[in-house]
Formats: sequence, structure tokens, C-alpha cells
Amino acid sequence: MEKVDCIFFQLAKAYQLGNRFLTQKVSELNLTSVQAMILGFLDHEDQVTSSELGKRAELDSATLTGILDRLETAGFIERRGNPDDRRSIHIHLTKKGKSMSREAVRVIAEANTEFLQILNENEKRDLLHVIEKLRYESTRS
Amino acid sequence: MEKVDCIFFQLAKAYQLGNRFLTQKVSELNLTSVQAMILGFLDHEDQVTSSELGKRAELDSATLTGILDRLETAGFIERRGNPDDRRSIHIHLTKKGKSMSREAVRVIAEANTEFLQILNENEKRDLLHVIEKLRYESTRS
DNA sequence: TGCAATTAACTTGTATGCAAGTATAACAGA
DNA sequence: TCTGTTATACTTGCATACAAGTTAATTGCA
Repeated sequence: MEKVDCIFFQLAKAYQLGNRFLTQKVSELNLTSVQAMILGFLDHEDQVTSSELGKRAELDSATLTGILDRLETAGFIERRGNPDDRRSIHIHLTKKGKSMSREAVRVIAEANTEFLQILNENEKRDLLHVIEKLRYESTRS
Repeated sequence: MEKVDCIFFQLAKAYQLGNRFLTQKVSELNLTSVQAMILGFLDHEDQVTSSELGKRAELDSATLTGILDRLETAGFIERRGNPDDRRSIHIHLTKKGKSMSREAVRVIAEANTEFLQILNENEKRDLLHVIEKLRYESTRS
């Protein structure tokens, strides 16, 4: 099998490269890459339900539960009951979580810029375009 | 945080999309996507050491050990001592493993074609080019 | 109203991915 | 030869992914 021509192999390694890069950058905040992104999503969206957050972050509920567990243990979020629907919960950023989410957004933005410095404007556009097309078309099955 | 503009988010979701696609395709062989790729690498490279296989597959030795454990349990490979260097092992495809590796190569090739049908020739070239550039440049640090 | 179908969050089990550390073997230089 | 360094495979611990299944609450429809 020629790994160079295997799109699955290339996508996996590209992801792993980006993930290691971001993980290293957000480690200064003692966060993982996924935790930092979740806090980033919560920065402007307090009081969302777990289900809504899962849709935004495109994460499975099983995965999200574990991530929220760790963010709650770390004191960044609280789970609160939703009086409108007692099946669901509201996720609330604590004071500590609010300031951490702002830091996360900042570090992620910086990491994006630094990571993409390698590419010229055409390449950046191509990459985002192709990924968007793959992801969009795959929903049309 | 705008996930559309976050390259780390987009790479992660593109990878997950591809990985789910391939996983579904190779599930007919009762393999995971990674197991199928490892068998694919072994198809023409019998008797490699774990270390060499790890370099080809760009996998951590900790990760590879677990994958080899499962391939060995399933009867596709055997670990054999390397008389030339008693620290290392030779990985040997069994008869069952040989035929499975050929099936894996076939299914992966078909999955590649099907997955990339979404893109035109320019887009396929752009995607592979940009990933190659990201991966190559990142080794120059 | 009553009940089947659906939904939300969680749990369990399995498979990577990776950092960190271990034991053994090989190697390189004094 | 002796010793410090390096290399190989493995182990441990933790964090995603995700399939499958559970429980409780809500909804849709006859």
C-alpha cells in the first residue's frame, strides 16, 4: 500500500500533526487541545445544554461527557439542571472558566496563525475549501 | 471561537470523517482502519522489525505494540526473535495474515477511490499537496 | 388520555495516540 | 575491557473517539 496516495493515511497524519501542535501550545494553560476548543466554544455561549454543545463541537455525547467531567473537576464549568427540560443540563462557565476560556481563544488563534504560516494564501484557501467540500458532501448521503 | 476558521478543528473533523468511512469499509474484514493499514504495510514487507514498521506507519512504539498484540491474537502475524539484534523482533505475516493483507489492500484502495469521488482532479491534487507541505515543513524545525 | 417512539445525558467496553518510564541489548569511546 | 550512551520493545496512565446500551423525561399521535 502506498501511504502517499492513501487519503486516509494522509488525513490522519495531518490531523495528528495539527493536534500535537495545538496540544503543545495550550499545554501552557494545562489544557488539552479538545478541552481548549470546548472552552472556546463556551466563551460566547454560556448556558448551553450538553446536546447543543455536542452539535456545535461535533462531538459524540459519550465523548463529551468525559470532557465535561474533567472540565468540571478542574473548576472551569458547572452542570446545572435545566428547568425547561429535566432530561438535559445547562453548562455554566465559572468565573475561573470564563477567564480560562478567553485565554484558550487567544492561544488557539495564535496557534492557528503560526501553524498556517507554512502555507501561502492560495494553499490556505485550497485546504479549507477541500475540507469543507468533503465534509459538506458527506452529509448528503 | 469560529470553528470554520480553526484549522485544527477542520483537520480533526476531516480526519474523523475519513476514518469513519474507512472503518466502515474494512469492518467487513473485521478489522479496524489502523489494523487494515498495518496489514497493508506488511503486504510487501514481511520480516520487518517493529521499529521499522513504526517508522513506515509513523506510529509510536507504544501504539504499535497494542496494534501488533491484537493482530497477533487474531492470528494474522507472529512475533519472531531477530538473531541479528536480540533487542528487536521480526514481524511475520501468517498464511491467514497474508491473505487478509491482500484483502485489506484491495478494500483500502476501493475506499480511497470512493471517498475521493467527491473531489475533482484539481481538488485532489490540492489536498495532497497542502498536506504534504504541512507535513514536510513541520519536519524542518 | 395513554402509550409508543424519541431524546438527553450517561455508562461501558474497545481502540488508538502519546508522554513517560523500564529492562535488555548493542554500541562507542577512553 | 569498561562504561556511559543509545536503541528496541514493552508497560503504564491518561485523553479522546465511538459503538452499544441504560435511565429518565418528553413528545407525538391514535
